This record gives sequence, C-alpha cells and structure tokens, in this order.
Amino acid sequence: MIRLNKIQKKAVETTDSHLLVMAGAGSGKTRVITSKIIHLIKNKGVPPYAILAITFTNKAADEMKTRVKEVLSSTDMRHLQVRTFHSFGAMLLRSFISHLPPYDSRFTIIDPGDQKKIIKSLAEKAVKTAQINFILQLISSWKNDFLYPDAPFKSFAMYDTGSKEPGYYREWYKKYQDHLLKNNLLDFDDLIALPVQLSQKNSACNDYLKSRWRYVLVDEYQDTNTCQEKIIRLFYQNGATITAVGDDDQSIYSFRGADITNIRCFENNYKKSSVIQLEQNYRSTQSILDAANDVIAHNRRKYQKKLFTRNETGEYPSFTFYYSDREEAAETALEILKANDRGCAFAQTAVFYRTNYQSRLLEENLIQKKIPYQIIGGYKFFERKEIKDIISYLNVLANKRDSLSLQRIINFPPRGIGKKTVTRLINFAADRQLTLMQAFSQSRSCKLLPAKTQRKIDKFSELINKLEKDMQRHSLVGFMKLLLQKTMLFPFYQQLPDKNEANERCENIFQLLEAAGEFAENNKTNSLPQFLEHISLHTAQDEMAQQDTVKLMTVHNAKGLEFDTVFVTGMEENTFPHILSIDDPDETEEERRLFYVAMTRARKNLFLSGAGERKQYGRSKYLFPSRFIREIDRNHFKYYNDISRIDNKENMEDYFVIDQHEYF
DNA sequence: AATCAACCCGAGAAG
DNA sequence: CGGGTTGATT
Repeated sequence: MIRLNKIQKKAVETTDSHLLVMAGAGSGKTRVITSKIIHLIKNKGVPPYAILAITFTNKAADEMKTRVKEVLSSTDMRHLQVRTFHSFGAMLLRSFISHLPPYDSRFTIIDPGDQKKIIKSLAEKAVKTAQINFILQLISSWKNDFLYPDAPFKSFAMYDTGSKEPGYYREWYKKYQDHLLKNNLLDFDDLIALPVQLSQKNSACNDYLKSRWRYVLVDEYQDTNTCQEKIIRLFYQNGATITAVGDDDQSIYSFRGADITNIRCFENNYKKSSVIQLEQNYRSTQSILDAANDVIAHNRRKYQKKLFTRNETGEYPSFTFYYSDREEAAETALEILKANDRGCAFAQTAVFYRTNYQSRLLEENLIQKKIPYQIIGGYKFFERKEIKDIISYLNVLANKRDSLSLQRIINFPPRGIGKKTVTRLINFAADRQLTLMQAFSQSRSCKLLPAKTQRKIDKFSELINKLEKDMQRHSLVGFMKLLLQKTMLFPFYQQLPDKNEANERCENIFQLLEAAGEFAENNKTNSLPQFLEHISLHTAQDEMAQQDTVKLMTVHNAKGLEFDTVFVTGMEENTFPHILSIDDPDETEEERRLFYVAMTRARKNLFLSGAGERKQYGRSKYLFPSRFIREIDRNHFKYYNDISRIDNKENMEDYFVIDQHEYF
C-alpha cells in the first residue's frame, strides 16, 4: 500500500461496513479508491469479479483502471468492473433489455441533439427552442425521479410546469417515449432509470445484481441523482458493502438532477455506516487553500471541512478587474505568456469561465499571440455534422429500427429523394405499423411512389444491404473506409467548393477513423455496436490530449482536473454567480461551490479576473465584481484591484448608474 | 433541389 | 453580434 496518510489508510482498511469518505478537493480520493480495490483483492482475498467501482466520467474510470493495472494481473483486471454510471447501465441493458419489450439489445443511445430533433418531429407546428428545452428538462427530471409515462397522473402534478398544465407536458412525454420505444432508442436518463425498472420487474436481472457484486465503490457521490442513488441502494439491499466517496462542497450538478442530500444523509440511509473526512490536500499551496477556504465558509454546511497542506506556502491569488471583456482576454493571454516564460508549460495552464460563449474572445487573443490552445467541451467532436453523418449510417446498420438516423442519411449525400417522398414513406410506415426501413420494400408492392422515385429508394436499400454484408467481412476501420467511399460521403466532403472547409471536414473524418482504430486496438474488438456505445458515452474530458496546449473550459468541465496555473475569468455579479442563480439562495450556494471547485484546481498560481463591461448580443452590459471575490479575506490576495480603469469618458455614466457605495 | 437574402431571436452548466 | 430558419427565386 503506497504512501497513504493515517486517515486515508483507515478509509482503505474499513471493509466490513458501509463507509462515506468525505474527501476534500485534492485530498487523494482516487488514490483511496484504487488502494481500497487493491487492498480488497490482495489482502482480503476478494475476487475481482465481486468488485464494482462507479464513476461519473470516463476519464476518472480510465485513471482508476490505469492505477489498478500496475498492481493487478490482466486476468484480475478482466473481471474487475470500473465503469461510469452510464456505461454500467448500458452494459446491464445490453444483457437484459429484451425483458422490456419492444426494446432489444441493439438499441441506439441518443444525444441531446437527437432528443431535440425528436421533439420537433413530434410537434404539429413549430415549437420554440426554449419550449423544447423545457419539455426535455422536465422529461429528464421525471425519468430521474423514476417516473415513466404510465405512472399515475397525480405523480406528475407536483412538478412546476409554469403556465401550462402538467398534463400538457405529460402528453409530450408520452409521445416522446413512444417514439423511443418504436425506434429502439435510449436517452442518457434511460441508461440509469431502466436498469432500476428491470431489477424490479425481472428476476434474472435482479439475481444477477444480487449475486455478483459484494463491494461497490462510488466516486463523486455528491453528484448522484435519485435514480443513481437507487442503483446503489439496490446493491446495499442485496448485501453488498458500499464505499461512497465524495465532497458535498463540490456538488455542482443539481441542474441535471443531482441531489446533495444523498451524500449528506448517507449516514442515516445506510445503517451501521461510518464517515471519514479527508482534509489534507496534496495539490495546492496553502495560500490558494486559504483563499478557497474563505469562499466556501460562506455556505451553510453540514460537514465543516477546512483544507490544509504540507506543501509550500506559495503565493496568494491575484484579482484584477479589467475595463472590458476584450481587455480581460488580451491581458489573460499576456499573463499566459509571462507564466510560460517563468517556466510554466502551456499544458499546465488552464483558463476557466462560467459559460461556453466566453471562450470566444479568449480564442481570438490566443490565436493572435500564437499560443497553442485546446477547448475542452463546448461543441463536441462527435456532434459535428460530418461525424454525425457517418455515425448515422453506422447507427442504421447497427439498429434497423432507428428511423431518426435513417432520415438523416436517406438523402445525404443528395440522391434525389426529396421531402415529399420521405413524408409519404413515414406516413405509410405509421399506417401499417412498419419501421421506415421496412416501408422501403413494401412501398414497391403497393405502388406508393412514382416508378422513378421507387427506383431511387431501391438503390438506397441496396446500398444499405451491401454495406451490411461488407460489415461482416472487414475490420471496423476497414469497413468504415469502405462505407465512406460507397456512400460517397468522403468524395462529397472532399469536393466542397470551399477548400478550407473541405480540408477541415476531411481532417475530422480522418480523426474519426483514427478514433475507431484506437478503440479497436484498446478493446480488442471490431464490434460496431460497442464502438457506437463508446462514442455516445464520450465525455468532454476525454478530449484532453497530452499536447502542450493551454486548456480552455467551463468550470463544470474543470472538476477533477488540476493545473499549475489557473485563470478564472468573468468574476462578475450576474456572470459568476450567474444571473439565473442569483435570486435563489440554494442556487447561489451551488455557484459558490462551483467557484470553490475552480479555485482548488490550481497547484501553484491562481489568477482571478473580471470585467466592468461585457458584450452580449452585440450590446454592452456593465457589471460589478463578483460577491465571491469580496468573500476572500483581503489579506489573502497577492494583488487586488477591483476598480475599473475607466479610460472612456462616454461610458462613465453607465458605470455609476448604480452607486458604488450602495453596492459595496 | 439548391441557393441566397431577409429576418428572427437568443446563450447556463453536461452525461 | 451571429447562427439558424423561412421563403422567394432560379
């Protein structure tokens, strides 16, 4: 057992009862979990088969696997399960979902973009994006609360649905879920909720869960939602020993259903459990921790943790309030260069912001100063059009019932099958209870379409059939190359009139092929369904390359990461805390935790900044420094300046619309 | 079916 | 300001 402190050691060696490890930021929780897995196998003789570790991101899962791999044999590794909640759910469902007809094991996992498309397609007339988002969010929280459309009506009534009746949204939910069932599609929430349903309805599945896992370790427990907690509870009820690791001060995902009371009530919910608090930090300097402790102390807390370290004292963070967002971006880029001159590698530097669009100005400045950078999150690689096109072909081949993907590719690249034809086929399929694919062949005998159009449809069906045969005969990558040619996708993108665009899209296609090759190599498989699952469960952090680039990301994406030098930008009221969280004390506390997460990512240097003017929708907004900055003891700054440099007299008036004295 | 201009409206965070 | 959609035109 490698270098654990006394308290960590106790957490590792407590194996005979349920345990909550309250692990402060940088206190070595990954080390505790991995050490515990190794301890169970090596010292306690627990078969690896009986151990399950659950995380939230692939990156965390991979990290654990890598560390455990150094000690365990490859046979042991094969039997040990280290998975994310979603991949665990998917795994279980691949084996058991046929007990929930009409789903079958070839289901496709859809992303939020697909969800929006589905809602749009189910609407009789145009629906606003905001409305679609609201519907989907409601559906998501219903699923997280384990409510499916067939639940009694009164269960839905307690949800706040604004101006419209809950019944209205329940109708959407019914239509949406019906579409998923017919097309054999699962959304992210289904991956968590359906396993619970299965374990209750299907004895084979329940027996499997019951008999197999005896030790379950959960990472980031503060981020569990009702459904995820229920899964852990299933193991608990079946006699497994639970180790929950997390930090209530880092709970930042309530908007996706995470319930902070899950971790705060662990002691009550899991009988005969104990709690261990890890407060020694191995990441940051004491100066950074001092400032971070100041901030989080402003929250109401059940577990009062105060981080300390034996690392060097280091330097206090700095705070600069710039004149404008442009100045902030330019100066941040300059500071990155200065840090680089002092010996901080670009790869050890990160810039965080509250909202995705804040990356834009930064990017412009980094490009101008020729600083290599990489954005983590935001528009994801697998959501690019050219990639989605290819994946849609693959989806259709893996799941013939997926009419969503089929509609995407039926006339792409263009092959003369227009909207009218597609609408006709969809209606035809609906009338006869056929899948869209089945409608292709049936429409011929029914003479549904003009002969010329039917010929085009036949040709397309033939293409799909041929690809299906090719799939059997080739490796994953080999097959994908063949597909790119036979569908004319690659030639299509290659021949785009805009050469820059053509190059970029082709480059992305090559990257996809590379990813497929890597996947096949790492997992020793050419299975298309497994590759598709891998893609759909891909997370923002997976895009972290080891290149020497500055990393740009939202604070949410920064969780679990660490850098020598960290910049937290946009520290203004209404930006961070976000304007939509400012009226609700609970949400403001969550914003504070978010800032706490941001600060505790830094090992050595922490730069905080804000701007007095920020452009939004092409208009200027005038802002004041964030309350979170004022919560840090003034003595805990190396440099502090909250006065904007007003060098443009025209804007003076705007600044003093609100009396500064009133504000401070 | 493809192209383009006018127009509208919006961006909170993510598996 | 800029992306996405609509509707007119070819």
